[in-house]
Amino acid sequence: MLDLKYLRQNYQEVKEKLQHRGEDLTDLDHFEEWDQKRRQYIQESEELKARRNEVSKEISVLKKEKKDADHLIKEMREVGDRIKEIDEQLKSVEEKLNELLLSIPNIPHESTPIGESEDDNIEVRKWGDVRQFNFEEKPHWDVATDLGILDFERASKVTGSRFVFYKGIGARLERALINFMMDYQVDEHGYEEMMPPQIVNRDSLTGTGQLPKFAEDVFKLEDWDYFLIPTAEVPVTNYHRDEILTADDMPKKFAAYSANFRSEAGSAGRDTRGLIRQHQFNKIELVHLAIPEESYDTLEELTGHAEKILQLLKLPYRVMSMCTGDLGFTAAKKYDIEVWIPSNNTYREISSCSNFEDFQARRAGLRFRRDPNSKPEFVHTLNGSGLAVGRTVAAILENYQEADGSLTIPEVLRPYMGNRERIEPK
RNA sequence: GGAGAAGUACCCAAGUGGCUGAAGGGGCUCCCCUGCUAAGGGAGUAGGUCGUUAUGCGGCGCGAGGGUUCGAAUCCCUCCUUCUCCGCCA
Repeated sequence: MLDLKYLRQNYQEVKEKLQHRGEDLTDLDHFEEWDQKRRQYIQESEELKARRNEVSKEISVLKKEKKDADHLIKEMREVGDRIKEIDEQLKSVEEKLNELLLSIPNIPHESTPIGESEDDNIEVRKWGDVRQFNFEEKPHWDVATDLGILDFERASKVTGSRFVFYKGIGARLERALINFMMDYQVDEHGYEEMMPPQIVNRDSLTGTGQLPKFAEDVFKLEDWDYFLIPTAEVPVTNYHRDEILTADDMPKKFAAYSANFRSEAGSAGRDTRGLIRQHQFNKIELVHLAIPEESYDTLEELTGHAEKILQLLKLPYRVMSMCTGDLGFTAAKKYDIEVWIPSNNTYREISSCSNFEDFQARRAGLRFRRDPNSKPEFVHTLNGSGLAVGRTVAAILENYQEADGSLTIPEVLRPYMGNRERIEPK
């Protein structure tokens, strides 16, 4: 959410900057009208309320002195009716204004490249050497099925498409990755570990920006105003919602494991096979609450923390800076980390690291005080995957497959896998 | 799920319609006393937000949202949270 006053004072400039995002901004045309009406109603209503407060005191005095106050009471009855009328109009215009503010995307940071689509994203760096196979490499779902460690067919029976069973050593691999990633972020990068609720309410999803605009992307519980989390970003960022932190509390760094649930509305037919696009997947999420002037340094640090996991797993990747047209609703700047997937002959997103500046903080009421006497300011929020576990499994299956159908286990995972070095086909 | 109780400022807490636009404590800040410490004495201690071309004025605020009333922390309704007992349950 943008600041009302900022938007009022920089209306044209904001409008221009948002145009680079390629979003429909026709609602924005109402802003000036509604903003003005709102302030007009507030003024009228408050004048009458001030008058009512004053006269109510007079009435109280008169009554004590046993004097007649009927004419004042009658007048105040009319004033009260008028206040009610104005407040109703005020409420209606505030609702519209609020809805508008909630639907305006964040302003891209000046370092975000301007562009229309993913083709305009810019490669920032590349790490690792892509393996040259001396046999025909298989897609990860074939590797996994031949190893007997993933079962997509039965998951379809039990639930439906885009779900999977991890079996035996496959389940162990997934769990090893979760533990390895979490241990590393906590022990080496100083994150505080969190296990959040995986169901959240409407306010939380509004706080991080999934609602109201992207309701179709999340699963909602029937008969409840509760939703399955699409990412741990939602509960963890909302952890301090409507709080004022002290400077001593800052910055905050949380690492959270959770399952993630996404409806994948609108992506029918894409990545229908394998682990890349599931309705449910595991992820370690890194969340920062940063002091505003530090947040862009934090974004680099956070991205580095995610990259480190891929380096330790020896999986080749590249880092892309998302252009204005591919930025997402809430981010001011975003890096995607993409891992090499041999069967696709390309890099695929495995982590997304964003700085939202104060966009989420304003929605969620996340503030801090620099010192005990200063005014509260909005924090900057950031998050990034460290990493998406299912896609990491896919990358390992493809990059570590051997000609005989076996799989080499990345060295750093072996302590988590009973010191196994490989998985043999059934 | 059933029955009951409670939510007041940093904390505890008084308060059933109008000098409470929130008593009193504790804590915290400052001052006095004091060789130091302790004890004692005094003063201060809503914050936030919104409106207003404003070193000021005003609106809102007692869990949240409605309602009654000239006037609500106080009366009514709905909801949320916490606690106790019972039931059920991993």
